[in-house]
Amino acid sequence: MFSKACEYGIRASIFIAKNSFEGKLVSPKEISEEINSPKAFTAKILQALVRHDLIKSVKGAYGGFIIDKDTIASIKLTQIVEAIDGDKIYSGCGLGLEKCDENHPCPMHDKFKVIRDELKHMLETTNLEELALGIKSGASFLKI
Amino acid sequence: MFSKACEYGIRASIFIAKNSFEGKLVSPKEISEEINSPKAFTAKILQALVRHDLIKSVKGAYGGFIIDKDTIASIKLTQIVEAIDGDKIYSGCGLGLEKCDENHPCPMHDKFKVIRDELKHMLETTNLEELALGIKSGASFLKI
DNA sequence: TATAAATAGGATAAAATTATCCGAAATAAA
DNA sequence: TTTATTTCGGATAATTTTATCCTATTTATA
Repeated sequence: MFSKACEYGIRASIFIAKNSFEGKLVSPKEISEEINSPKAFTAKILQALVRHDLIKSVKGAYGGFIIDKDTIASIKLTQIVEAIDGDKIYSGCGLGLEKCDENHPCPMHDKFKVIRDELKHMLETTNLEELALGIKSGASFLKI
Repeated sequence: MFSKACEYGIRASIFIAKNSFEGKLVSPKEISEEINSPKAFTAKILQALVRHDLIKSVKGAYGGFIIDKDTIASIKLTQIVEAIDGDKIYSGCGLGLEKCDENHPCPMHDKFKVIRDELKHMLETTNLEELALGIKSGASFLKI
């Protein structure tokens, strides 16, 4: 459904959010260990999230990544997905047609639309806070 | 959502089904032209569909690909997807965790499950006949 | 100010996916 | 039986995605 880069990006964001509740900066090393992802590749993804203003980086000694405490609840999953995978998950045709819309649909157009709309709605209404709280409470996990 | 191989495989199957209504064999050349896909790569995918008994090949001169007329309506999309992409679309974790189930869920597990169940249901209840009829009637398209 | 620790970012490598090419085997028709 | 046509399948190439490495830059602290 998502690229690996996007999967890592979401997991990393949730881990950062969880630590940001307590104002704790985290490093790519700690992140990749806690979400079980390749460190350098994850670091690249973090850079992209910084450029998209979804997370904040603090350079230099004692630096790391963090999310402003009061924005955690307002960051929707769709923002992370779009920052990494772009909007192809919404705009692309399910059967790969270059041009596919109501006037020139692929044979699956309507059926895909139902599912994609639901996915879109889910990503637009799920925020980082609820996901991070699930991790914090031990109800859900980011690795293995 | 699907790999390109899978997109080509679905489009090709629909085109073959459409021609099979009239008992007409079609070649990879004709298929790739009509669904706008790379010929040799598409031919490989057709081989896989033959091995999975979803389409039939007739070797030698005047040969080609065809689907038994009376099975067209019974071939579900899920069979084509599984033949090409395997079952990862159903079984894999949305966030990429190796192990993710109700006892050890990723933070998105429940939300993904809703959507994936719907996708699964859609693929299990959509058959080649209805899709091919859409093409035949001009209501939908397989290229551009 | 010097040092150590941390992110930024370019260069490169490895792996997976997508795509092409060509000869072998099969088969219908002349 | 010969020929032309077509699928089969192995080898290879191109592209994209994933992953690693190394140096420059930044910055808090001693």
